Amino acid sequence: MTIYDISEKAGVSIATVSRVLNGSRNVSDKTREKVLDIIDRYGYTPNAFARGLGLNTMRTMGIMCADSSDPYLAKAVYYIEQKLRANSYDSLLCCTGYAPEAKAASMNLLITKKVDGIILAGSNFVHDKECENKYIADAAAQIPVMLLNADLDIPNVYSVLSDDFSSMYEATVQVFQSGVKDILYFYNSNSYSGKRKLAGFLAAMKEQTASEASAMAQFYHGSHEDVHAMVDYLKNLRDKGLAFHGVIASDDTLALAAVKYAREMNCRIPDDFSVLGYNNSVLALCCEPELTSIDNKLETLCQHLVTTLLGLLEGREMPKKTVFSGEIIRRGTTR
Amino acid sequence: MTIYDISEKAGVSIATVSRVLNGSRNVSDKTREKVLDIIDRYGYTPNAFARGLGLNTMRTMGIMCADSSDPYLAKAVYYIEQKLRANSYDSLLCCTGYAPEAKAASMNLLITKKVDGIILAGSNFVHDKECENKYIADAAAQIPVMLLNADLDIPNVYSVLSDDFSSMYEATVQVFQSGVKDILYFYNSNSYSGKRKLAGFLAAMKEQTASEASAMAQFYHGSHEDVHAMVDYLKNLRDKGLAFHGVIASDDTLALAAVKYAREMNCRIPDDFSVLGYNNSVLALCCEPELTSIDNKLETLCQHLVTTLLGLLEGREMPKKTVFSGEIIRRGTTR
DNA sequence: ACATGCCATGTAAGCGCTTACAATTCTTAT
DNA sequence: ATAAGAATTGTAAGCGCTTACATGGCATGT
Repeated sequence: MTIYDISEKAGVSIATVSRVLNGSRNVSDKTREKVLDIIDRYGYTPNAFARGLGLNTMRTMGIMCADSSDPYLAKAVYYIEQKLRANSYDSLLCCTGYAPEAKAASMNLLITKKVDGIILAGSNFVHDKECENKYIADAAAQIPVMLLNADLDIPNVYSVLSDDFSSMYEATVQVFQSGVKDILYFYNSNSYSGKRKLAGFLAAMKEQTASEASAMAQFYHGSHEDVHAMVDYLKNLRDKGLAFHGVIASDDTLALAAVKYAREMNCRIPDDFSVLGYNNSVLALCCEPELTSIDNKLETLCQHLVTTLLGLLEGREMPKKTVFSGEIIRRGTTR
Repeated sequence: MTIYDISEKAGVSIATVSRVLNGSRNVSDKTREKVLDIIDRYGYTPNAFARGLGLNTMRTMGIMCADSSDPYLAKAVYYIEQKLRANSYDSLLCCTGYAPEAKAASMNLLITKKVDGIILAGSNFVHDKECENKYIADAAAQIPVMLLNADLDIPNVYSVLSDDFSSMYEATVQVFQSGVKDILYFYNSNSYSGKRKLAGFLAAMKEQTASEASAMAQFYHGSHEDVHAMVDYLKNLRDKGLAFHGVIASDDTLALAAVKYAREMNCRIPDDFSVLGYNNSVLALCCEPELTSIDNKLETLCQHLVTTLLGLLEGREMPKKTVFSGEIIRRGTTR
């Protein structure tokens, strides 16, 4: 069933059918109804490929993320997909993993598939060296690129992010002033937002202790799912003589491991040991006591991101960078 | 840059360029090289829409799920996407929510977009009444439809699922025989696989206690994220006089709530109170003690599902239904 | 009654590719 | 050397749609 069949049955030209389909104003009400009637009598659906070829779009957006099963990214993907769908865009999902090479390839793949825009969900897509971000610049030269939780000074690349520095700064000050002086910062990402968080922690500690505390920032290099390995890592630190009575984590997963660690060490939380997480994910409610965590307003970020992207596609001027501030959700793991 | 430009620069016809692009054997090595050389010198990429129009496929699969941020579904989507990508298929993600009306609409949307096949991730897509599954039958009449964790006797609908009945039966027997006689079955889904699990529990209990235990199966109707509400629900049951010293949950989220409940009641786990979850998700490692949970081999299921789908598209005969058995992962919440 | 202009419709030329079929060139066996 | 057949290449007809432009009908103002 093609547009020709419909035009024939309705006794009009294919141009008229096409006009009806595309909501053109230049069709008399009578013809429109006649065509519409035939269309749903015969159950016709336009061929998306032909349509795409003619219009040069299939209203599809590319969403890239390292791992859509990571709780935080899963949420991001979900919010973005919903918001896009509400604007009748479909989402082509592309999980790249964390290897840099794969990212450029995936990006090209999406462009090849002719998506209307690309969303990079997660700050791990931007790197330090400019040359490593070339793949983003290349893509942005062709279609709009949106960054979630990262920032990059490249034309046609737009960002929506939370103010990780301030959130982490603020949180650190609070924990410190609650009496926990030896705070371990536990993080697993050197991504853009990972760095901002770390900087926030360090700035606060420097200010509070009037000394460099960088030794207290420990990088965890491992799967975000292997909680046992994280706990072992913390034990190991302790065995090596690093003293800490509180952990601020760059992520709820790590924070949970810290809670587990404290429990295994027989520390009472929050009396003897404080833990603070980041992202305020479901995980925060899953431990005992519940996790104090920084909520970075993911849903708002995602909605804003999509709004910006759609605006861009409509040719409107949009803010190149939008920053939202986070919020500390106090629960049982801090005092 | 189109195929015409390339053909001109290479001094061959567009047919030859197309043949090179599609790996046709009927091209001399010399011409192939010449064309390939021009192609990457000028950086040409075929137009996907035109290609789609000609080939009637864009190598895209539709993945539908109620909520891709649900930990279990997120994993499923991830595994499926990865396996598809490894076979150079892209994934169009479509989160439908749990409302039945939305499902049919989303399905049509995907078909309209000309996906090569549709994957329904999660058993909530199949309903009791045959008429409610009509939307699946309609879709299946057009393209192959794969069901994850569900089963439906409709032509052109293929299923890959885990043996939920047996897993739950087995688990229930184990918990019962460990000495917990008054087990509460806590579930939140009447989906296909939800029913199978419940049946497994009931069958085991009937056998063990030689009496109907249906009163001990309690349905929780609420968000999978609102842990507090779940705990309250359990407290409420207890206040109403329902005695239970163990909970078997249809899902790790519910199981976590049970752990929380037990803790608030000051029951020691597993001595005074046993909990068993389902899905063996990350959550299982997040509580204290860690959750005994049924692993239903999601990755295997997903890989098999994609293999089947791809086989179908290649016109091969494939098993209409594949069942894998689960495994009980014993951890600290059962004795 | 007639020119003016607008609105509705039709015609036909793409969009960029695939592929059946025709044409040409190259092998190989005789 | 030559005919038959295989391998390579070209020609052109779609695939199903959008849309610029052309055409014709009708209302309006004079």
